[in-house]
Amino acid sequence: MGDQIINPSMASSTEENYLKALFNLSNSLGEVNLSELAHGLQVSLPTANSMVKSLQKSGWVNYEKYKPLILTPEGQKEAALIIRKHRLTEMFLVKKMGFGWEEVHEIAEQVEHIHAPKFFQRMDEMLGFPTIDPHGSPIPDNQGRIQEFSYVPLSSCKPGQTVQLTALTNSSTEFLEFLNSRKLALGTQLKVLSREAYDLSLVVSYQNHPQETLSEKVSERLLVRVLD
Amino acid sequence: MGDQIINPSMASSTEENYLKALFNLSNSLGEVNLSELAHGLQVSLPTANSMVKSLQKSGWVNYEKYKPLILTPEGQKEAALIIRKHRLTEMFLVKKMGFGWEEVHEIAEQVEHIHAPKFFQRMDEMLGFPTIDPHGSPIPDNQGRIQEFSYVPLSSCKPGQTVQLTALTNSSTEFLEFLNSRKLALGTQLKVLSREAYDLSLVVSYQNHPQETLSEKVSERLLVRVLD
DNA sequence: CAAATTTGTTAGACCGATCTAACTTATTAC
DNA sequence: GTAATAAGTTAGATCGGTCTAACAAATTTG
Ligand SMILES: [Mn+2]
Ligand SMILES: [Mn+2]
Ligand SMILES: [Mn+2]
Ligand SMILES: [Mn+2]
Repeated sequence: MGDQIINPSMASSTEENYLKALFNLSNSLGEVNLSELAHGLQVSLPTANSMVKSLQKSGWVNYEKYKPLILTPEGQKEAALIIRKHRLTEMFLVKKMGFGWEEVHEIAEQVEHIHAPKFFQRMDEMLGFPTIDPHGSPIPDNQGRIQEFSYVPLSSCKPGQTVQLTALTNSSTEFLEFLNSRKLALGTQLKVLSREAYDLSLVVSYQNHPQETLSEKVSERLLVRVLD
Repeated sequence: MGDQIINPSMASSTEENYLKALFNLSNSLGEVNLSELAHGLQVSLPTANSMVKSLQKSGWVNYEKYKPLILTPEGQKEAALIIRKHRLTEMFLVKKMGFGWEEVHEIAEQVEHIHAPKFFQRMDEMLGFPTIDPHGSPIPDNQGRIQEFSYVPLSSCKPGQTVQLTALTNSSTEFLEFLNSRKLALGTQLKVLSREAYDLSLVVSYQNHPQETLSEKVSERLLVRVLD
């Protein structure tokens, strides 16, 4: 009853999730191991194996037995366009619908699979063509091109440095709620006061927080721009 | 990788589309024939038959061999809640995102399957808790209750009557584009000037249109409130 | 009412996405 | 460099959703 037209060359939601996972898990060489993929998607190895073979048939992945997986350029573009929909959605939910940055990932995980170019185009327009999402990740353009930023993890900063929080390497609800509880948001300026040699925790100061200790687990997930 | 949690008692998108179709196709007794269902969903009879058996197992449908299909109260509520999401989405797309009423059905057909109560709750709030969608159909409340209106088809009106267009029985893009071309919108007041006995077409006047002929096919799809 | 037609059912197949069990290849450790 | 371990593959099954072919029941028509 008036459902969407399914183009055979179109990826299913499942395939789209595999492409996204491959994209996000790719190392600097663009390679991913099957077991990382299976782990990332919470499926068994044989499941990932058979899916990868079918993604190869569709031309999204280069697959050779026992070799690491590599997205083809088409696969990369496809993945980037899904990530674009995901991040535009997150931005829309935060900026236009009043959601907190910790609430939007799960919703976007579903909305990203909607096939309606005008819908996302309209979001993009309403948002003024944003280039980053609410967690500081870049939004690919409509050709699937991604602007790369060179941020460094806070964990690599030295005492005395002043930095600005610009992005996160993890956007789980739990982590975001932790940041909320410490009043840490994108844009916050922090000064690194000291590093504890034993557990690599950092003592920082910012705004009304003259002294706050951040574990290594936290500081390695905070990406910053060094200000001086 | 952060995908939605799937509750076993939850209907799949396919099942949701069957429930909606059953709801919309139900006659005054709440009955639907299998062939109507299959036709409405554009699937074969055996496909509809097997799906209906599985909907029965889930407790959404009462099914007996060779008897008409009847949604259970639970099935009705489930269907109404999906229709609620569909219509809220259409309203949101029109009122908050600037889409035309002829563009929104296909998008809503996908968005209705998203499992994110807060998302639709937020739409509802932003829209001020609307009770009708952009095509004049009632939006079920969050308990799945539907407010019934007693509109009559324009085709049943008599020359001399003045009426107001309040809803449509068909919301296909083509029909809505036809209405756009004649500048007919919800709320438009029309006066019935005459009826052609041969083909039952109606001559009406409204706004800057002193004389417009509407075929029976059109006039039976226009629901109106009689003003005098 | 019997024949013709429509409607509904069953059987058996296929495909996508998933699993477990069993096996093979590759990598790591000693 | 072999043995142990990890990673990847194959085989075979299940389940949801779909189909066609063949058949059966119900309804309509003459
Ligand atoms: Mn996200
Ligand atoms: Mn997803
Ligand atoms: Mn609609
Ligand atoms: Mn739908």
